[in-house]
Amino acid sequence: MSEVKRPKDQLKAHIRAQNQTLILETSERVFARQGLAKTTTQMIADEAGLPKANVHYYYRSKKDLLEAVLERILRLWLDSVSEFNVEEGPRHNLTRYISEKIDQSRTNKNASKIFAMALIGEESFVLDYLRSLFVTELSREKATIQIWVDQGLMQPVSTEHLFISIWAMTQTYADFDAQVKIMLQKDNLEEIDYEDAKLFITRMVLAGCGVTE
Amino acid sequence: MSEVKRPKDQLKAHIRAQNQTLILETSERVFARQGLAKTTTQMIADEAGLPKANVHYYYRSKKDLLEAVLERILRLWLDSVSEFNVEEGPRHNLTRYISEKIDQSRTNKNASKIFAMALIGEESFVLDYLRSLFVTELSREKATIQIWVDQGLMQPVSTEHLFISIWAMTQTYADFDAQVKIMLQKDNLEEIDYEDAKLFITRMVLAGCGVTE
DNA sequence: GTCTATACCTGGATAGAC
DNA sequence: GTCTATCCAGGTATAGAC
Repeated sequence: MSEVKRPKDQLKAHIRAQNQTLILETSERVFARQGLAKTTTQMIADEAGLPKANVHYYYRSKKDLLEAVLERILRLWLDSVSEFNVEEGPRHNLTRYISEKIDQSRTNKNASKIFAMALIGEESFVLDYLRSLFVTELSREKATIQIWVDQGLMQPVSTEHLFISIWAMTQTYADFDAQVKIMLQKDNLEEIDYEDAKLFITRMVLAGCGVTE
Repeated sequence: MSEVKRPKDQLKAHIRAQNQTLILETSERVFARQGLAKTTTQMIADEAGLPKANVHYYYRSKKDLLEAVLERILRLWLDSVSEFNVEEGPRHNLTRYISEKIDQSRTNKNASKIFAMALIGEESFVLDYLRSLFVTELSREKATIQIWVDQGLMQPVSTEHLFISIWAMTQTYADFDAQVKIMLQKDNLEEIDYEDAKLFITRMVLAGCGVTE
């Protein structure tokens, strides 16, 4: 009722925020490790050092919790990749975009896997999110690429298939890292492997798009 | 005990083979649709028109059943893609390889999804299979590509990253078809979409590898 | 080889004391 | 806000009649 928060309310709000963050971060790890369906609220509670009922206090159902985790991931996802900057031209932009996507795969492997699992399982929450996102985002990228094509800086390409390919190639190093490790015959992926991936993918994309500048 | 099968044994063997096939084909659909963990033996039994106990009679546990499904998929997987033919050169071989992989994604979408789900979940069965496969397969492809490089038909590339990229790009049209549909703003992927994908991916790969012939 | 009935267990979710 | 105890649904797997 009161407009001004009293100390007690602030304390409560603090505890709430702290616990929610703990639960979300723990969930992200467990979901990524165990898979969405195999994960139990008990596992999350144990790993967070909380009783199970406590988890259900903050997130009524497992579905609610998963959606909160997904929302957190998707927001972070967007913030960590730069938008295209027309003036800098295709070479610079595409190179940076690929580099940032690979870095994202590396530093947020769990997030990437959860996203992939939700997508393959066609979780409506994620599909709705993508639908609302793509209409705005993609049309802008499309316009930018058209400008570069008109300027003769690159050849005309299908923006849709270009992005589908870039996402597929960069995310595979996070989502299917088990396969990548087997291919490279390594127990763990290192800095050099990610750099090799960047170089290879960038080379293919730039050559495939006929980027001149 | 007897070396020669009697009619009754043959009949039994027939029934067994027929039921196993029915169960495996049904499982493939259900696993792909519901996800590995969410799928219950009850669902499979219902969709196959069999009592649940019957499913457990042929496949003692759900794990056994999943492994049988995976084995079936992986065998089919290998058979449907041609090996490289040195004499025909890189352009022809890579173009065909990509085309066949896309066709595979299209005609065996369920198989591809199950494989992807097992891989992302790091199912040891699949990892072991890949490990034993890659050592033999990849080294041969690597040798072939080296020959083409020596002949000046293409530039030197990392065979590992090349295959990782091709697999990622082609499989994404099966595994993450929900995302692709949103991107292309279509309710269903058609012939033309797969052909566009083939053209785009082939163009990138050939250009990226500097294929001349 | 088939199928009903059931044992046994695990998981999600909540009531209610603190 | 915390946590113990518990309910109940649904899952795997099998025993045993046919």
